[in-house]
Amino acid sequence: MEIIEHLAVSQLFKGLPNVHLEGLASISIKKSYQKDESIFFEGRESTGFFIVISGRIKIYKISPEGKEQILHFFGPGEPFGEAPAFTGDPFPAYAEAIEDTDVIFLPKNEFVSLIKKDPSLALNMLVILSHRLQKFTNIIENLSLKEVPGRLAAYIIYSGGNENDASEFSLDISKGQLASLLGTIPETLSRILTKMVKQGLIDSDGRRFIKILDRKGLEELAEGKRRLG
Amino acid sequence: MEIIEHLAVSQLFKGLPNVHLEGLASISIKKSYQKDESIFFEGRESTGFFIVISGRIKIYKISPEGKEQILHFFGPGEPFGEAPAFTGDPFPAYAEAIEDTDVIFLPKNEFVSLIKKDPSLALNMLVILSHRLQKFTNIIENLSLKEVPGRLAAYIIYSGGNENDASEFSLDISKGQLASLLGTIPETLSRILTKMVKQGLIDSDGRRFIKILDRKGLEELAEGKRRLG
DNA sequence: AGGGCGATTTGACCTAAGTCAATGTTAATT
DNA sequence: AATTAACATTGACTTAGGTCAAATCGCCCT
Repeated sequence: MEIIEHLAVSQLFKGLPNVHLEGLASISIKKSYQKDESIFFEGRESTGFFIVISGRIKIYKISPEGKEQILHFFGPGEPFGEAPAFTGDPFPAYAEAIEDTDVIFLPKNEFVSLIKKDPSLALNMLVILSHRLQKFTNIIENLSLKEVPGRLAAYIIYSGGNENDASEFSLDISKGQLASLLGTIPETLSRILTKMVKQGLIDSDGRRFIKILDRKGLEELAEGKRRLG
Repeated sequence: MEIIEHLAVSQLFKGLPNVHLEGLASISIKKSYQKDESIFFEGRESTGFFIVISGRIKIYKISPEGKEQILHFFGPGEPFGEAPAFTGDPFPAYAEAIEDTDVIFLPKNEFVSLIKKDPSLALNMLVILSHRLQKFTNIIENLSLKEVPGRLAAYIIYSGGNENDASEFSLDISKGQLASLLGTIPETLSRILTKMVKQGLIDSDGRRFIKILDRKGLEELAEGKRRLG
């Protein structure tokens, strides 16, 4: 598949006329990363940004003690690392492939030139960045205003989709990664999952399968209106 | 002072040619809020966004138990509430004047039409949104990877400016607000300030005056390389 | 000066969640 | 099937920081 086709189906550039896509394709570089390979480092100068073609990556920070806080997972069609391209600041976090992953790399200077020539390229970008901001607002709320059971409940409800009472799903990340996404550690996550099962809120096979048994209970937990004993 | 002059010196629109400023001014509405008055509510439909002319406002979330997490303070020239104008989502947080404040209100639909006609308006916006994202990344890092003394140390260093060893300054917000900004409560903040003074990291008059005595020590605290006993 | 009110501080206490260490489990490889 | 390594769970313990309640301080008013 050609780069231009990947661009055409990306979040950022879908719907753009062909002239624009061609311009973008002409500055695009395809790169591949293996599972667990680093894509960029916190503090490193940004030279451009990325769009996932296939595979998945995570964006995360690390404390001096080694605790990891995951900020995002991104998959096919999603851009990442765009903000530093506009602020000129260094990357504020790490990026790493969590599967074998192909990406398109868009060099910052060339991209900024394009966008200045054709500012309409900026419109989708505004929407994407705005969505990211909304998402961060949520993360901050969760971290500072909810306890871990509440965060987990919110995650489960979100992952289970908004259907009726009996939705089930499979985690698409390891429990360790989930713990990091929720701003906690695997031990704590494990204990809370156990409690949720005991209280009949969810069912689980001890691995990645989770079935929501009591959606209302989870919602109360997520809203801080209930505790997990 | 005319609205157009305020627009011309705002972060978002400074440097724009007069034609654009006039277009913006023609859709702008001036509004005034008293200290402690609400500007918008979480969950409320966004009908537009704001630029501070004078005074100051805060953006914050509230937990069911009433704990408040401040996300931003904004002052003259700074825009707020822009993201929902592009995502179409409701406001994700509350906004409230912390002083008597004048703002410019830009109705969403009119603004989006303008920006579509003249996408070059979008460029500054990209930069602003990108900066906000970077800032949120920091907040998340602080909340999940640093303890409260580390967050406070980071705040003090930042507020003290990057000068030599002996900088002093005055908090521009109350300690209660500072606690909320740091994701904690006034009692905890108070205890930590006391400890910092006792350990010779800072000096304080018990009110808003703070003098940095040991910048290196504060930095170590902020980086998690030192604890506060 | 004295009253009053909010903001701040201090103390005693409690609890969520982290640490450390041991034990199970699962999956991957030979 | 046996071996290993990564992942996950469990238990005992510690601790940062929150809660609640009681001073205390600072400041604005008469």
